[in-house]
Amino acid sequence: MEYLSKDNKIVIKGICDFNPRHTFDCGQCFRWNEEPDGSYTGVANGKVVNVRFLDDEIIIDNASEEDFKNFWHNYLDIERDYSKIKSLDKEDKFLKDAIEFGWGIHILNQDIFECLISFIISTQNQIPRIKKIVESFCTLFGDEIEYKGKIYHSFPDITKLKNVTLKDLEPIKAGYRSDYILDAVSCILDGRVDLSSIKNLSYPMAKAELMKIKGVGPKVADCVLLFSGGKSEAFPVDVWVKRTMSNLYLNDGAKEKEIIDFASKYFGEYAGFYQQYLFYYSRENNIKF
DNA sequence: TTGCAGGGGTCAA
DNA sequence: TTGACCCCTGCA
Repeated sequence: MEYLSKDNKIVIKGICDFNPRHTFDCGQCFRWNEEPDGSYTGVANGKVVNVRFLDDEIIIDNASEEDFKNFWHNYLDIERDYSKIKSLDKEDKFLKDAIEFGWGIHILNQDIFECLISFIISTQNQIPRIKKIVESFCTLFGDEIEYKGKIYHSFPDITKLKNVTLKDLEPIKAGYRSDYILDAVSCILDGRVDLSSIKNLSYPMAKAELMKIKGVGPKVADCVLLFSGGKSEAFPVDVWVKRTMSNLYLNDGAKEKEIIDFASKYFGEYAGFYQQYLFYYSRENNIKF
């Protein structure tokens, strides 16, 4: 990978497989928004950047070389060779179509606390509303960041939430999920759940650790592990994936465990990546079988 | 205008 | 295994 750094901008060259829309709108993250020119502006790690893909270059605006090396490089999963994942040796038309449709999806390496709270908010909820709730959460508790004359807000550090009550959370209108947010915060602050250990734990251990938190079931845990815990084998089963997997590979009443077991055998160590292609393809095309 | 179903699930009984 | 759950949106 070759890159250039100038005028607070990073230009990464020779990239053929990155698509901002598919990456930022495939449902793995909630704080990126499309600009009229097709680029995406988002907040992560307390910084606001704008990401654009042109020809074979990724252009990150408002990032220093330090920021890039220390954060964005890993966050955007720049180094991974996605062609290997895409060339799964299967005669599987639906999967091939899904992978082709979602070309250029990168699975981001997000902050685990942000990811956890975001996916707790995502339960029984729709993406536009999830984004709205996460945004007002950040507006309430995060720090202001200015970019191109506009004010953005960082995702709050957990220390800022130490004394937060249910009443404080009312304005974000998360409903019954507010209780879960508070449980997550207190579990982490008093050490019952150790987020910093997740990356080093095995996948089953890490999942069990996260599920100690109220409001974190198997689906939310798998999302957190896949999108911020470095567990590419995590296979989140939501209504879309359940429908798709049941109809394509199993049978109508297939249970979640059955689906996960099958996915692990069929897709292997990158099961979660294929989950994302299947989810995005089914949802975007409203394929309900 | 009002009413109702359902949404990238999870909890508790 | 099942109903309830906060709140919003889309659609009759």
